[in-house]
Amino acid sequence: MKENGKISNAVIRRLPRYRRVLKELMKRGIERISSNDLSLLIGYTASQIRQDLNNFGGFGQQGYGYNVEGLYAQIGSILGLDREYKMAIIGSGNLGQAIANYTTYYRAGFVVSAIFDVNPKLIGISINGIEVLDYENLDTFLEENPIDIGIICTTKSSAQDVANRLIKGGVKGIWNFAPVDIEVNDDISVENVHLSDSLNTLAYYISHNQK
Amino acid sequence: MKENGKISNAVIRRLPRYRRVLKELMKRGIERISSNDLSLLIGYTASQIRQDLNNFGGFGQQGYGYNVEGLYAQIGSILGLDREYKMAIIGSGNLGQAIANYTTYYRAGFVVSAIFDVNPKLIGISINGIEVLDYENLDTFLEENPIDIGIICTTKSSAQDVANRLIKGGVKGIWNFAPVDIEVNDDISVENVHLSDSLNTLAYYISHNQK
DNA sequence: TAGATTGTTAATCGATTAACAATC
DNA sequence: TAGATTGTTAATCGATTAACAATC
Repeated sequence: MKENGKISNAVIRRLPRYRRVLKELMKRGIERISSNDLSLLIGYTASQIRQDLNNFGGFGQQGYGYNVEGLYAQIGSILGLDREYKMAIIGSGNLGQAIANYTTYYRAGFVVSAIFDVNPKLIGISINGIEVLDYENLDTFLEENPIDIGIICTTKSSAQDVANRLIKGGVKGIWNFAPVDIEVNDDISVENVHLSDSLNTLAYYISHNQK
Repeated sequence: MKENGKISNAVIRRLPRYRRVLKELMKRGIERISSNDLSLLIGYTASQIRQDLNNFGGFGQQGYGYNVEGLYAQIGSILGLDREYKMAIIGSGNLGQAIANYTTYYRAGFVVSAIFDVNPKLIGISINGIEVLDYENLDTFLEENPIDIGIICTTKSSAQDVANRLIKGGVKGIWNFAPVDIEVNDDISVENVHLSDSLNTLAYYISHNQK
């Protein structure tokens, strides 16, 4: 196990994928798996798998491999998934609505507590059982209802302002869907989902006939 | 300029970001920029910026820097954005609908030609002016209407089957929003948007108080 | 016990950064 | 021309892979 500080981002980003594959194995009733067999399923080398996992502790057993259910739980715990995250969505357009529906459906533990918008036509409507509130009231809402994650589904022009207000209101992480790179202090985590960047990358590989 | 083959994925993924920042500079009426000044804006080192760009050619000029508009155009061209991509969305749930609206709004050049679903309640409705078609008819549709990009917005259980049918129908790239890793041949490009993985990663950084 | 497979150290590979000569 | 800044080579850093002793 790696005793010193920081684990690289590359490792962290592989963890959810390990977890997904392990879940699949659980469904199939598989109890144990070796790094070699897991490598075949997931496409990382067996060496990398062992290296990755040993950043967090020795979860395997020589001669046996890894216990699927145990490892699944361990990775969940490493990712911080054994607690609840309260989330607020800012922007109730198509994307905001999709996420309001999506996350509650797919992800126990991530709870959408509120949705905000500036558009009077949207304020008051209900999405997935959650009423859309007036963005004007965000500050007071956050004071009374601590939120862990702010989800930015606004235009790029307002994204930074929204981020600032969310952070002032005590949000710890930002899931940003606006096509800008948001500036935050070191104590705030930002995860960007830049859909247009993703599509551009796909265009590159298509037009260069590569994978 | 790098004369031999393949450019690393890390470089490609930085290109859309360069392009976004350059667009911003254009809006502000800025004509030229040095790698040093760009570094300050974008957060990559000046060295990396020059290194990245020189994979594709010498776009700068000594003593001057880079011409903003020229470089913006060059990067667009490298990414393959000076042509049109016809896209079909499979799955007209919340996410499919959001993307149908989103992409046409944000991205000229990426045209949603069709949306498919299996749900009789959704077949026939119109999203952003595009009628939802019966998934049964996907094969014949693709024969008559060549599509470049298939967008998978289905559940994970059907994602691989959908991918196979899209590829059989001649699609060159897949934009996958289902939370599975799709298997394809080397001549097909896949770009995954794993929203739940992204949210899990954010949870990690929040619960470890890191950026 | 013998065989399997981990945990971990060492070797390799690739990506980022630094340095500087070339040149506008 | 002198100053600025690139393009590019060399140095460094980090991440991946290989190897193998430890051990279940």
